[in-house]
Amino acid sequence: MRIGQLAQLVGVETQTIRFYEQQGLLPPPDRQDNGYRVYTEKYGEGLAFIRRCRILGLSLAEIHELQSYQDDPHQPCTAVNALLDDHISHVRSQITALQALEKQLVSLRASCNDDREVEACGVLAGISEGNMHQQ
Amino acid sequence: MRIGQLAQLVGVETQTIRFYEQQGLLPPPDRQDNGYRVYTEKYGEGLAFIRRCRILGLSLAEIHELQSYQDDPHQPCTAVNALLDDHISHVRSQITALQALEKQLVSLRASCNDDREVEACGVLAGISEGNMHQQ
DNA sequence: TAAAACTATAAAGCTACTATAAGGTCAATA
DNA sequence: TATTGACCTTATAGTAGCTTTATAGTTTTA
Ligand SMILES: [Zn+2]
Ligand SMILES: [Zn+2]
Ligand SMILES: [Zn+2]
Ligand SMILES: [Zn+2]
Repeated sequence: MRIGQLAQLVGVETQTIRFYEQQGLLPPPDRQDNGYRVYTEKYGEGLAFIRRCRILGLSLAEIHELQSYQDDPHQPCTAVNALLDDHISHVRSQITALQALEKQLVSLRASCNDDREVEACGVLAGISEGNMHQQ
Repeated sequence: MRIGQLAQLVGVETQTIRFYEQQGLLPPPDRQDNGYRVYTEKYGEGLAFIRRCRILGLSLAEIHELQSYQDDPHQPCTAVNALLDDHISHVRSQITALQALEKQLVSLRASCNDDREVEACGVLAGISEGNMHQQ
């Protein structure tokens, strides 16, 4: 299987596969005589794992960490679970921050009812004067 | 006023001010004979405007757009309000996505009660097998 | 046989800065 | 006077996770 087929199979771009390889998240595959990469189907599982981690918002560094745990399967999984707990709390604090931001934006938006000139726009005035009641 | 004082006044780093200038978000200030940048207090208002926009999560491109409206103060403010509406919907969709993600992560986390070996870790198994019931 | 499609590497671009390097300017001090 | 220290200058690289571009070689297809 060549890189294009693997890419299609997993649903990534070929460059992304090369990028992961370069970053050390995927092992260098065998090469044909012409230099083309050759992959087994099993290789695709590793790639799919990375993609699912990315969909879960894990960073490449976190994925790398998970892989290192997989390489040592008889250790207790405390670190794996802790990594996920950390990530969950990252996500939660992002949500909190964005919710506060949304509130601010909505109240700013409420300060203008279209149909004004830019000069008198409540939104621009609100930002300019800094009446951004924080939090 | 030199760049260090302006930076302290507004609460930014000097490099950030130079960066905004380079990006065309701030006009090039006058220079002393020795090449040092000289600022008026009024200049600080423009900088503070940018900072407040950034706190509201606006991109530099969006800020640039707002500035172009400010330069034409007798137009209707429809575009300003539309920009903010767009931004609010960006923020909302980010929140929605993160909330869905959190749910997934929490359910993944629940599939493992520490005290296992990595080999049997519910979290790793969950990611590997792709039982990530996408919402 | 010649074009289309695929592969390779290397390098730049994206966002919004931050950090580093190497050097010039200025006031105060030893 | 020499030097320290704080400030300023520009240019360049680094951050994350790819994507895009450039250039070139290979395979497949028409
Ligand atoms: Zn994380
Ligand atoms: Zn308005
Ligand atoms: Zn936006
Ligand atoms: Zn576990």
